[in-house]
Amino acid sequence: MDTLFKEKIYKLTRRIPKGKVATYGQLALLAGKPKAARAVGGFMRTNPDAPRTPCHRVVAKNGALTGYSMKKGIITKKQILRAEGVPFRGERVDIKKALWAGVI
DNA sequence: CCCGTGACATCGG
DNA sequence: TCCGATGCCACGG
Repeated sequence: MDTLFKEKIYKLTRRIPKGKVATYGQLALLAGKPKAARAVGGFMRTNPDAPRTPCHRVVAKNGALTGYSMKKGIITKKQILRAEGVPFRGERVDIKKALWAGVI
């Protein structure tokens, strides 16, 4: 069911270890819908699980920090990730090194 | 039930 | 590297 899909996304997001990040597409893939990356972003946006789900550890595949409440929130998101030890390359996350291994 | 929207991903220039 | 266009999906009104 799609509801399950949504729930998987939240669960996966919670499993992302500190200092690492996952991409929307990756979460969608792990949840069983490789092409639902867009929908994943939608879940974070409506995100009823705000405190439980570290959506700040979810970034675009190219490492760009998108969303997080508002455009202003991007700044906060960046600060948090940097504080967690996520390598940055300019305004984007060094996805190459910070990408979560996935299922452990 | 149909339509519009959006925190994505990918390709081409 | 940056910009624009296209495809995919689930949600809410």
